[in-house]
Amino acid sequence: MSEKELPLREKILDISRHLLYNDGHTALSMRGIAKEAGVSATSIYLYFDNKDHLLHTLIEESVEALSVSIEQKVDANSGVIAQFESVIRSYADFAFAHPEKYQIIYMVKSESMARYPKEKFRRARRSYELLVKIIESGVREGLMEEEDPLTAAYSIWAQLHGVISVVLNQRLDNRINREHFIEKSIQHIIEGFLVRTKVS
Amino acid sequence: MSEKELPLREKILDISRHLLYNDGHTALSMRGIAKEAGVSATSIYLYFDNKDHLLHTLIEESVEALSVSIEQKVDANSGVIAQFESVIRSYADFAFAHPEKYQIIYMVKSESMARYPKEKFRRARRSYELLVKIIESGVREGLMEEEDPLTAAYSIWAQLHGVISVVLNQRLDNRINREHFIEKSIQHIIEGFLVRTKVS
DNA sequence: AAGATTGGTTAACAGTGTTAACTAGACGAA
DNA sequence: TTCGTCTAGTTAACACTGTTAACCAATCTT
Repeated sequence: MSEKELPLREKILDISRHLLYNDGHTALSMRGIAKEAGVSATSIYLYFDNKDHLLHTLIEESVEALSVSIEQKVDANSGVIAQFESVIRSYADFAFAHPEKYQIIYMVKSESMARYPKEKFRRARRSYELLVKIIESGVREGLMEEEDPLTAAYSIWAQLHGVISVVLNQRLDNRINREHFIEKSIQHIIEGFLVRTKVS
Repeated sequence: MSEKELPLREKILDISRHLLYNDGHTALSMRGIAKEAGVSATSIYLYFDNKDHLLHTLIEESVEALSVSIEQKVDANSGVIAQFESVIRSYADFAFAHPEKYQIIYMVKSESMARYPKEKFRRARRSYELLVKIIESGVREGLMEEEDPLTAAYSIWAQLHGVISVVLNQRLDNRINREHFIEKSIQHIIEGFLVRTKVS
């Protein structure tokens, strides 16, 4: 067969990602994935220990993609504020460009995350460290005022995540313009962390 | 029996709320609820059409409690900024005081929410209208600068929700002090919306 | 050619939401 | 007082779920 027969493992991940995004995570069943892949349900267990393991693999994959995307876009040679803004916008851009990947990171809630091995979070942490370093530079240059850059980094991320998830989960009032909401929120988050200089 | 035999419907809601908070929402089963209530699983269907309906009832209940809590605490006679801060802090206070209720509002994700009748959101909207009016007052008094108070209200709420859900879902780095994180984030959200007056 | 490994299969178990059909008791009307 | 109806529950069954155990048919190694 000249068909693009990519290995079953990858095929399962692809299908799962799609089903997850289209039908939600309670609708995701091993049998459903298997049927879509044209294979028996138990075959999935040749590549994944269980459903959790499959989900965790998807999460890891998405975290990796998000991290790479951020790290690629930030230009270490540009100014601190530009870097700061770049990280934040890259994060949001990724979320809206790949909602199925972004959602996966948070879709699977605590029930399943409690079983998620903690050391796997290290990859995600690296992106924080980047943001922390930028904030530290900003503080040194007198552009920001933060006695605790790590807390600040997490606060930024939390606020940003709130904005993104509200949009992606379509919980926005329909009187509100989506793009306007996003832009305003991001601006507020960014400006709120810069030292306030009164410009008429 | 002199036992507090509250009506089965209420008993089911109580038990569901607890199971939901303790074991997560995939672990919530009709049979599990029934066993806890000492009743057969199908009895639940005498009071709720299906599992969705049960969940939606819990959501409605929580939204109502949250709204009442906010509206009670805000003092219409106090200054605009005090009212503004009061709404925000009431929201967060409720979330941390009744995490099982707050979580329910957002725990059930889009899969089930898509089936949630839209008119039921009206109650939730009322709290936004309150915040919108406060912002409008703030703008009139020159304390805030927002060309679109509705968008601003949703932005505030989204950022706040992000902060709260990060804490409640225990996604916070363990090097970070929880209370410090909450306080800093709330301060940032509040101050970010006030007109920037440079005070040395 | 023989043995082991790879990549799948089918059958089965226990648990899920939900429906249909039933039953025991309470209440009102004849 | 008995008949019928309503209420609040029951049991049995269906179609689905994740997962395990046992099996099989190629393919690779020696």
